[in-house]
Amino acid sequence: MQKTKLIDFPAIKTACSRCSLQQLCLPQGLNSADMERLDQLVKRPRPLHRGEYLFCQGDRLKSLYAVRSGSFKTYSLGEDGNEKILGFHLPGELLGLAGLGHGEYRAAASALETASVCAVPFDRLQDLADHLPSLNHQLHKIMSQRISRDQEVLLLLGDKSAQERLATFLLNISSRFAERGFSAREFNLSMSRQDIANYLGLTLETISRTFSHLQKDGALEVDRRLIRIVDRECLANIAGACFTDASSATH
Amino acid sequence: MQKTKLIDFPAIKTACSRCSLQQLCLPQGLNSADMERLDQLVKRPRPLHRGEYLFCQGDRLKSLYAVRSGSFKTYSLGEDGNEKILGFHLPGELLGLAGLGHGEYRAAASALETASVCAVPFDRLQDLADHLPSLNHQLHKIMSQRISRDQEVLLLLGDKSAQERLATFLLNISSRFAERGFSAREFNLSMSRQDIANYLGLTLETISRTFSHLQKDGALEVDRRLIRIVDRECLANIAGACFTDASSATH
DNA sequence: TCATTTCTTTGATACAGATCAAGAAACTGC
DNA sequence: GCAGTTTCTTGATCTGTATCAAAGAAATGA
Repeated sequence: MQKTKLIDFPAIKTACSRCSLQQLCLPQGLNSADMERLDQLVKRPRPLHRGEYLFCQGDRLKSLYAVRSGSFKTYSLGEDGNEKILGFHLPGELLGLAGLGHGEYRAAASALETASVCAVPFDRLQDLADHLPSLNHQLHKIMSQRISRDQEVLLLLGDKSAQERLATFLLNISSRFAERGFSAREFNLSMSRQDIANYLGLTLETISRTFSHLQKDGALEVDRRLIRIVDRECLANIAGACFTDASSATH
Repeated sequence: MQKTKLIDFPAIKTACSRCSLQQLCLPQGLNSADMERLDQLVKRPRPLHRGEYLFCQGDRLKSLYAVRSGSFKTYSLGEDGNEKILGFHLPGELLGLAGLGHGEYRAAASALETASVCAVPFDRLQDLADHLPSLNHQLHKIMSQRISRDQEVLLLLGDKSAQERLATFLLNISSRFAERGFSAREFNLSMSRQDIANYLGLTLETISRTFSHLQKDGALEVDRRLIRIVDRECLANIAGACFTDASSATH
């Protein structure tokens, strides 16, 4: 029985030890002196365990974070105490962007499993970006990608059925795994049914039922949090027009 | 009978003739030479009429736009042809941000009524921002505010009832009017019931019913698209914890 | 090891909002 | 002004998901 947690994959360390640098620099290709300067900014705080906070809603903005291993959820909590999950963050992805304009974090981030991050002090990043246009453009790019990704979620929550939402969610997660060099076909979800339900605007019972249903239809094999995508075609049809990227990396 | 369209308010021209400059520079206070350079970038295309496109999904990114008068909706369309409205844009607000990271517009923008914009050529803005840290920081700020605003909408669509959604929507619109110097208490909606429904993930019938209901409860007076907020307190209670800004500007 | 807690599945029932339908009111162009 | 179209309101019915309930499976901790 496969009990592998994300963090146990050996490829993680290779893929993500310099993940914040990759995120910020890869496309523009800073020269090595500039890379060096950026590298010096990056801190590696101790790993966090499941449920621990990376930051809380309203904390003063200190750093942007890039996930090195494990995964996080970000959520905002209304004063009635209940949380609304805004997103899940896999290795290589950035946390804290929404705070840039406000000087404080707009949501809380907590680890879904044992997880580690790179921290990039915000003010020093900003200073550096002022002198490195390519870094700066990359920042713009990342932020606007975030905007359009959030807008895709709006699309999702707009008027889609439970099946469409879950199928879209799974394909999304799958392709994010694939981007980082993991299997797009089989993976462990690090979040609970409750978390998925919250994120998709449904209840955990509906998520559970929908998993069962997708399994009965032969699109998935579900063993608790281990998901195997059996019929990607079928899943994509159910998801609707949202996802068409083949992500044929099914190693 | 009040038939005034937004564009007829005399205050609009005063408030918005330099709106893109206000948006980009006000908080940081560029010096007048820098303001001058930015001002030279700004173009004023001819006004658009209801239903005309400012840009389409997939168009190459040329400019960022700031709404001068009138209003716009941005929407993305699935290949099944049906559109999903991502947002409404009132005078002073920016359009096209989500395209920054992609080189093309991520959604279409069309005028809800006769409307005009300022256009800021994107590449030249980027050049200028490279040399003006304060402008650059302002761009960062605007983008991250957009991210957190989109996330608020996620919150809204997550698990709120029709009443909560509509009340939140109206308070949101109201406070955006107030920011621009218009009445927060009484205003004309420039979008149809169908557009509101689409945006809020409901049907137009539900929107219509909910308007009637809010009116019966004494929170609103509704005369087709003219809305008067009678009991802001009540509306805020219905909206839930989402909106607490008093916006006491009820002139 | 067992007891406790957390997570997940499945079933029965209720309800908010969707859908179908029809008519009223306002706007359009001639 | 008048026909035609679009937008809005209201009613009747249907349905997908929430809610309530219970029990099984896995993780946790002593």
